[in-house]
Amino acid sequence: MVKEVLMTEPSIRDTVVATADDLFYSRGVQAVGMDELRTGAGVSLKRLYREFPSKDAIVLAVLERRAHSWQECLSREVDAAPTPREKLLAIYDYLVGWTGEDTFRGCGFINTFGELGSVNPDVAEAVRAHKEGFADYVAGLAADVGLDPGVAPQLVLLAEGVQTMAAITHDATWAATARAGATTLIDAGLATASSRR
Amino acid sequence: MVKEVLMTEPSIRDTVVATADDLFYSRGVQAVGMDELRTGAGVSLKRLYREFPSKDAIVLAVLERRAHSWQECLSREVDAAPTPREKLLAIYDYLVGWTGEDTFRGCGFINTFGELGSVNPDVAEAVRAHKEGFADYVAGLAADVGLDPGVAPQLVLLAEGVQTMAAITHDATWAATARAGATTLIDAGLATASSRR
DNA sequence: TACACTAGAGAACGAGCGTTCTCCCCGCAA
DNA sequence: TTGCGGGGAGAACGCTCGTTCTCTAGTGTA
Repeated sequence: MVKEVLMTEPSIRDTVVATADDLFYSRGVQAVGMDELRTGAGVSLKRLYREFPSKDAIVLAVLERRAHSWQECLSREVDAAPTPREKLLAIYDYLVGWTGEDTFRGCGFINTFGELGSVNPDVAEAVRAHKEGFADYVAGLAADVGLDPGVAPQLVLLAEGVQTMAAITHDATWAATARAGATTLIDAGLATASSRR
Repeated sequence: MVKEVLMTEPSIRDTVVATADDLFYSRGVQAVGMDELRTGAGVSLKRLYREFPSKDAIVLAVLERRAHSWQECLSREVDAAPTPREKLLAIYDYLVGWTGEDTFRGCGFINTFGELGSVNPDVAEAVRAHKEGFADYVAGLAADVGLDPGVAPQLVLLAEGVQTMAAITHDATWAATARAGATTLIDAGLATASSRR
């Protein structure tokens, strides 16, 4: 019986967070009311407020979940690439796929930051942590290729720019543009790295 | 007397839009109420609603004003650069200055898009128009240098990435990173362009 | 002076939000 | 069968927002 509680309790949490993620991502946090979230998740309002103390807490849980799933999806694509150089480029292959999806509406972190970042410090911090995590991840991959450390943040900027421009212009070709730019930067970086050796 | 009306009337509009721009940019659109805007602009609510039919209309006016001022500030920096190549790099010099300002809180268009883009098609369109205008501007500058047309959108991505990352991480060095990346992309583009000639 | 008109200040209104409360039903023990 | 505890559904509450309305004071004119 205790075991059952332990098994169902997190599942409700997950349902709520997953539903909230979908709703918040597609329409924005403030455009989605608790009532709609309750209906979408099929949970009573009472239950909802027993799982989370407030809507803000749900927003943070959504960001945490999204950070995990983003990193997981990205790693899957990167890990599948054979060489360090291709692993680095796999980031942009992932972006090609993601920005091409019908449901793509930009980076959820950037959107939430624009909506709540200036008014909710916890949100701002969660977004910052995610973006710095991504930058560190790219830096690690870049180091594996033997790239000059200064190139990695440039690759990050290309990836971030894609998410913004693809969302705003509804144009899925930006990711391919980023991949081409990244290729140039990587090759140039490798050339200078080897010439310095 | 008629002349006086013609001179004061637009000034009230400008005051309202300028005030709204400041408030919306620093705290977000939905976090600023009409009452606060009214107080900030020193205008009666009645007058405010005679100038603008709704808050949405003010948001659009703010975006339009911001598009003009952005293009103006950017052009000033670009025009001051002596050579086409330096004009292109002046974009990033401008970003260095802007992202270093205390009041910098990211790109107002990206923020507003994240907040209202999915719920207000007019906002989404205004943001799209601005970003495509910027992309066209960069493409023009790149063409003046004799760059391959494929490089210009890569330069755009670097510029967009800067605005996102500088805002989120509160780190003003991203603009210099973008400038360095842009230099690499431009030089590589010029090399292939001349080798193809 | 008296009157018509305008404009400003802010009260008022209706809607919608996040959050809480109440009622009712169901399952279970005695 | 009867009392009881808990959970679900949604009504209710307090607040805030965008928008409108009302009241009042001031101004120009006959």
